[in-house]
Amino acid sequence: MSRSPLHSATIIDVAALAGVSKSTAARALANYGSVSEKTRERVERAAKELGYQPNSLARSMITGQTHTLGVVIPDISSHFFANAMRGVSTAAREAGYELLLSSTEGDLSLERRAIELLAAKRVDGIIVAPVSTEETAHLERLENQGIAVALLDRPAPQVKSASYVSVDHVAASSMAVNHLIDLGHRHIGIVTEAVMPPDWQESLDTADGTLLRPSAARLVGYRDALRSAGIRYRDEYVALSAYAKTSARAATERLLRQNPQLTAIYCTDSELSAGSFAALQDMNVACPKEISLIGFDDQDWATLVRPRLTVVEQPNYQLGMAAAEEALAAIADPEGHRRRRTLNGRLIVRDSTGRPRSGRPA
Amino acid sequence: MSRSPLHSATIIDVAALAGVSKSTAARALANYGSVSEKTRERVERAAKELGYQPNSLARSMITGQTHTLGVVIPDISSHFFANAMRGVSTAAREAGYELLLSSTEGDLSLERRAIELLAAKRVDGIIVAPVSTEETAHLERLENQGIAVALLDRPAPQVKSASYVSVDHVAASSMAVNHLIDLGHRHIGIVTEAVMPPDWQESLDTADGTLLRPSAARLVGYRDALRSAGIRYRDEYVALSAYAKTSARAATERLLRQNPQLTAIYCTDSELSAGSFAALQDMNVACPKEISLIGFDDQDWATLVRPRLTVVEQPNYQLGMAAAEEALAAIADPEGHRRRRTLNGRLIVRDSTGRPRSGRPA
DNA sequence: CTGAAAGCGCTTACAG
DNA sequence: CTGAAAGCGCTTACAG
Repeated sequence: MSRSPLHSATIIDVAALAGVSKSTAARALANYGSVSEKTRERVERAAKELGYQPNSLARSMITGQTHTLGVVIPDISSHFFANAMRGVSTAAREAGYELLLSSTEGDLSLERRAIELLAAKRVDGIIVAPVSTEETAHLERLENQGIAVALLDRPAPQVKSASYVSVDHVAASSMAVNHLIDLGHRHIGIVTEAVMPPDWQESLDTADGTLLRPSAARLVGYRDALRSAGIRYRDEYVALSAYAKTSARAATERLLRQNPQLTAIYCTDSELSAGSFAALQDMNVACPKEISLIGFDDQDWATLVRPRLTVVEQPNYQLGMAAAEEALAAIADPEGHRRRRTLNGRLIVRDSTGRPRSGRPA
Repeated sequence: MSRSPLHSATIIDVAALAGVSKSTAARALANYGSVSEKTRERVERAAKELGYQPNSLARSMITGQTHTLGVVIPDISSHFFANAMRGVSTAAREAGYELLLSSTEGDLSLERRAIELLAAKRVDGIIVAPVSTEETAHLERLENQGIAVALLDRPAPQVKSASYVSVDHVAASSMAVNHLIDLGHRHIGIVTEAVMPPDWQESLDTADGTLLRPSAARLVGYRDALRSAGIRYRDEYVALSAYAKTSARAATERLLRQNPQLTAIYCTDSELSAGSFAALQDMNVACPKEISLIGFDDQDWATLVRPRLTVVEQPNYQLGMAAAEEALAAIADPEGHRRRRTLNGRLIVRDSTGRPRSGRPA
């Protein structure tokens, strides 16, 4: 009770009160070395009386471990990352790790600063969904500092020692488009954030698609599916949109106006799906009668709207867990091989997709 | 280049390479005290060459500051907290603070453990949305440790020195119910997570409602509004629901079945709103014709569904920012008065509320 | 089982 | 402006 109000008790205070040396007090409190039962009890009583709270900074200084994982993501408020974070959080807690979180707003310089601060705080590992696939020097530097890196959702090929956890976006995307093709659709538009990677022609023929950023990989999956079905890929069916509902809405309206022959639309992202759905409503386009729609990510509203939305579901929570697991594995075994862990998306067919009408009124 | 791979360079290595004492190197690198321009340059060059990364643990040991805020919330994946976190994140970053995040799943013992670990990590302040209003001994203890506390969304009256940031739930709730009353509704049900606090009778007559947990405060606001309008409060119009869509759905169906005279329903939470909306759909109840519905929290889907949902909107992002600001203010001025900061909810009238029908078919 | 010494990587007075 | 010493609160060998 009534001790110095601001400066909390240290191990020395506890030792003094218990009448032992600080080494002994330390052993008793942190459970290492050997201490007699009596001494331990005495020390513990003293600690309780003083309201002793260990200082893990001091401990970390010596052990070189902070039991802390850094998490660097573009936007904590997004559905995907908020859910992934819960997975990260669960896995971390079970392993006895804390989380140091930075939300970077998709800003590369903020990401750099965040990484630097986390390194200064000596986190044991970092889970990052990098803003850029190429600009990753700040991440590569972590290797030399002995900080484990696990990439979440977005690849960074130059960070050699990092594990990478994501959905197989190419396959998930193809699955969605194949569903439309199976229904008989031949004119399928796509609303996406991505620009096609410059080397997409090759990408189509290799498995490298999995090393593209998700949005690009999804676009590749779209092309793959069309190609396999012998359907021509048309640039004019690709509507680029910024990552925002209003933008997706405008992009969708443009897409439909300029391509009256379209009978289906596939959205590569949850945010974009909401925008496209709103566009159909605004334009009074009957769904799925005139236009079939597939969204990405199974959100709350998918079953609340009419028609219920057919979506590609991603295992958000599991992705977060897996990323944390990989980071922890890399911490436990710094020399171990880093892994590429791919989870599967799942198509949930609801009411927003159906057979195409012969023709849609322009 | 080519240094010891795992052990990164310390200030001593830098000093040696630059040919100065470690005190001087430290001054040059951390920008305190005075160093000649020449020396500073030499030290900086050495630091760069060695890839020197400061160790902020060591610094924190001495300064007693970690420039870190702990954040303890029940569920990072919820719409409310995910958005609030973005506000916290922005405010913290602007002040040069990092965030140590714990998601506690609404489990009190996990919250206790999280608080203890944050204290051990010597965070400068903690933002917490406590699981319990009463069981807050672990939070009270933080005061003695000189850790600033800001409460987010949920009060904890016994934590005397803590600031508290939330929406005025009583007023927001009354506003929603008044809207229904103004439309002519007299039989208004409520779907809520809360049990009425034991002393609610008094609560109704005082401003203490603001010290209730949000769900209870919202229930009080509901009663207030009814009472002011001279409408009798009936226990059977209160449907208790667990915090889950399926539970809210079942609760809503029960409520409507057992009370055919109801013409309106008010939901006190975003999760519950989704469940209630789904229930109306399932039961084929025309909204707003047969039942008017008001939801809580303006989510994505509120404008995507039909009818568009009338809601009470909370400023989630701003609540997070305000909580961070309060924590930072308390750190800057430990003796300052703690504040109660109340933000306003806002009623957004859309299409799910209308005039009541004379009678609803049972 | 227990204690004294050294040290983690810095910052903080205090001399020169 | 610069350096040597002490110290933040612990843990880690090393003796006894």
